[in-house]
Amino acid sequence: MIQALRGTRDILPEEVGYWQLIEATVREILSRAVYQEIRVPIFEQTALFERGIGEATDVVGKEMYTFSSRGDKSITLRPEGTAGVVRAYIQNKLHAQGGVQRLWYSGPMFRYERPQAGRQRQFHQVGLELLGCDAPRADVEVIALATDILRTLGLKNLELEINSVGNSQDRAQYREALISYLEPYQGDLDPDSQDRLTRNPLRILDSKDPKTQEIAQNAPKISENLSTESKKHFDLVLQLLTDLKIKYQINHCLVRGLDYYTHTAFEIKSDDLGAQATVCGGGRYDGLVKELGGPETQAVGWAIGMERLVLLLQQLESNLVNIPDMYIISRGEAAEAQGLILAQKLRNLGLRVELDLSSSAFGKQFKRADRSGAVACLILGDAEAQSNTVNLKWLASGEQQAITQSNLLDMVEELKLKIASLK
RNA sequence: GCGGGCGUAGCCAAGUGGUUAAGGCAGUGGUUUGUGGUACCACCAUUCGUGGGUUCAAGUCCCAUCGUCCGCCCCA
Repeated sequence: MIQALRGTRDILPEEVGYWQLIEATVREILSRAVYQEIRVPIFEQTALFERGIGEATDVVGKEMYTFSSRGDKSITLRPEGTAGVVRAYIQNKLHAQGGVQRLWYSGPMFRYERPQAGRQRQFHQVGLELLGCDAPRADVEVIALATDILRTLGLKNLELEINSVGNSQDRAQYREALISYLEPYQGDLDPDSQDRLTRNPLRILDSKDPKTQEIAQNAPKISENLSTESKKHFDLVLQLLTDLKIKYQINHCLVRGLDYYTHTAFEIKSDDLGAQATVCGGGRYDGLVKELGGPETQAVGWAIGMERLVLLLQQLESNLVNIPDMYIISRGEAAEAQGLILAQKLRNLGLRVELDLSSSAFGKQFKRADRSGAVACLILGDAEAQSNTVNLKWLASGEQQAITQSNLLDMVEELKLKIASLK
């Protein structure tokens, strides 16, 4: 048997309701903030990600699905959404429309990693980018929308962690300071961190190795090494979060894995996800648009991991499967035809209607009507077919009445109310 | 890429070298050929992820492989 590739999976009907709930919530909340959806390709030239995300990052260094297409172009399945959106922003000259662009996207992303709970090779993100604004209010708008979405979905026990990594000069200076602090301890660091000492020293800070953590504890903190301008930005972001009553935790060690972040970096985490605790991650990326060949443009954004959100939602909500309002059972040639017609008419009037296609004994069909979860049931046999009537039965009470088919259609609004009250 | 656990039906499982692979849920048929939710009965794995090997004998032991889960790493 041919099975799905490692790290990919099918989203089956019993799960898909959670996805639809998330998608509808995201769409609603973001459209209220006047964000526009953008759809970009899921593969791009490899160079886009190498330049955008950074050659030294793990994502680019070892996790990309890269292949060459017919001809010689190197192509990569997108490992994240921002680079592609920024490419589209530049290529389509969205910046020329002036002002701010508020965009959102969703879709599959690909990273070649060892799968575990909450981590796949093909996974899905919904993300948002606010381009063309450097105000701290933009950072906070974006964070507030993320927390709105998660709160509206009913999630609790989430923690917002935030940090500032400063502008590029701040980072360069801090990098030097960090290296000179860490160098004397080089031999005591875990092997991965030793490796990163020159390549990507900021990442050493959130190592989980106990000894490295101990050393990192007393390392200079980036938030204490910011320029006055960067510090002002960060302080204002924190102030505005407080004004909006959004709780946060400053995490001095929070350094995100993609190179393009500047100033604000944040993650929203949950304790209920095991090792892959981050549901939403994002931050400001003031240099990326220019780096990719566009005009100097400041921007902020985030991405939410759909699979992780679904995992959290499944712990809360149950039974999001599609259940019919009404189940139609019929037997006999004429009755079966009428049942089909009635099903279509009722559906067009807004009811969820499941039609039993079996032609089996009424007893069997009733049994299935029960199992379907429907509130009401329509019965059509030879007698009804002849008189153009139908028996309407309420499955919980057993109460049943004969009415003409045209009367049934006339009273649909009344039926909807009764069905809603019995659900 | 590294370390560890697991893999028996659609789902949950018993089984720890001796030959008819328990049980439950779900499903299908019947008791009940126009009235269900209960009850009872029957059916539902030539086979234990896959491929090799050891043995008189393998779901059970060994090797490989695939998948999955938990960590590391990384991130959504």
